[in-house]
Amino acid sequence: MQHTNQSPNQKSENTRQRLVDAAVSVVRSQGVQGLTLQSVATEAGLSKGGLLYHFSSKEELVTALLHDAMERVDADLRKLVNGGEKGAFARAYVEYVRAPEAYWEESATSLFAAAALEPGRLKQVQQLFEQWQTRLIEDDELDPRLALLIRIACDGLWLIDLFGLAPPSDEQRADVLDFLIQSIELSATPD
Amino acid sequence: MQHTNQSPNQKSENTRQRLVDAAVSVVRSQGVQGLTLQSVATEAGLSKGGLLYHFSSKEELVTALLHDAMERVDADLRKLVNGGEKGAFARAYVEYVRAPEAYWEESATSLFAAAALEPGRLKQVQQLFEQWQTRLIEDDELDPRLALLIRIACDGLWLIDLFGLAPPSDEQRADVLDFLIQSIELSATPD
DNA sequence: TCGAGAAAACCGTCTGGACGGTACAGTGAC
DNA sequence: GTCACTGTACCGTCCAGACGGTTTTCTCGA
Repeated sequence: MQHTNQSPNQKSENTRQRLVDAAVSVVRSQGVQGLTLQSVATEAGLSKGGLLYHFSSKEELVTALLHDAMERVDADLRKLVNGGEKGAFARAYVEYVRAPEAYWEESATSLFAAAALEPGRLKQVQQLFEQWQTRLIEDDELDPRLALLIRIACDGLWLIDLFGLAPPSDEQRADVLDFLIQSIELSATPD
Repeated sequence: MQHTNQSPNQKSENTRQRLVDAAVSVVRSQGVQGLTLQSVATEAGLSKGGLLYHFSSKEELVTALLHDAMERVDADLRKLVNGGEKGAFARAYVEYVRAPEAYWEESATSLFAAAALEPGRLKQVQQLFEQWQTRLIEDDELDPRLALLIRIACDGLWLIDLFGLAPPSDEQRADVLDFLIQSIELSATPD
């Protein structure tokens, strides 16, 4: 029964993750202003010194926050892609924003926090969005206008959720997403 | 040529506006973190004391920021509505996000700043968005799914711009907006 | 298998600086 | 004399980060 560790730090990784989760939680409950080293440490059940042992600065913490979040989203999106059919990625993109809760609240929150703390930090995220857009428009062989529409509509939806800008009801949300899925089917099916 | 003042304070109003503009400018260049009383005052060419003469607290400033911005957007939207035909408001909503610059960068920035500083402050804005959504869906007599799609797509577009999340090219933007306009025409015309 | 030492993980405190806000005396224009 | 400021001095608070110290865990040789 050999454990799969040659990596030195098992506990360390757990704690790091706990800290990142705590940071997200803090932003959600107290806003970006409330994101202090102390509040994050307390939320994670650590002292401030303990936090700084893992992240040697606040910037490092926020960077990790963003990186973790976006990696998770990218991975989740990949999981949702079924095979290589036409419109597979577009369908995944739509399905990802279907559930009104849980989906990527965390990532949205992280992105928001990072953007608020320093506007220049979003470059990696921008690249990710560019990749997604390219894949939607070029790889999926959909009508490019439809592909872009899907992208901005889905992004609109989760951003609306993030800010709470009068998010549509569950029913409305389901309707409009079904509508998008139907449009993909129509566009992807060779008449 | 009578000037339209019976109000006591002409200069005062100008300066208030200058301060609000300065605040937006600061957020854009330095992020929400950079939004301090001192930086806003300096940007506006005032002393900190001068700022506090007009806005007795930072909270008041941010509230004014948000209020001004959203009022301007609402007014601009009204201007864009042509008559009372079917889909008139939807068309206005689309046209409002057409120009890649200038449109409501300011408002988006203000909204962003307000959201970052204190998440609870967006209630008035939420009401405004609810009104718009209601008007889009109920008053315009469009297919409600289309109306909601237009809403989330347009909101998605300016939010993407705000965060710089790989905004589409001018051409792509024009294409997709034209597409939306066409869809409105189709839905609004009693075939 | 035991124990000693090293490294990792973490605590609590301190400091220097920035920020919001107050108070107030002064200035110039109208 | 009032309005619209300037400028300075100051207070209390908060925060990022540094630092010294402590506990826990791992390592490795005898």
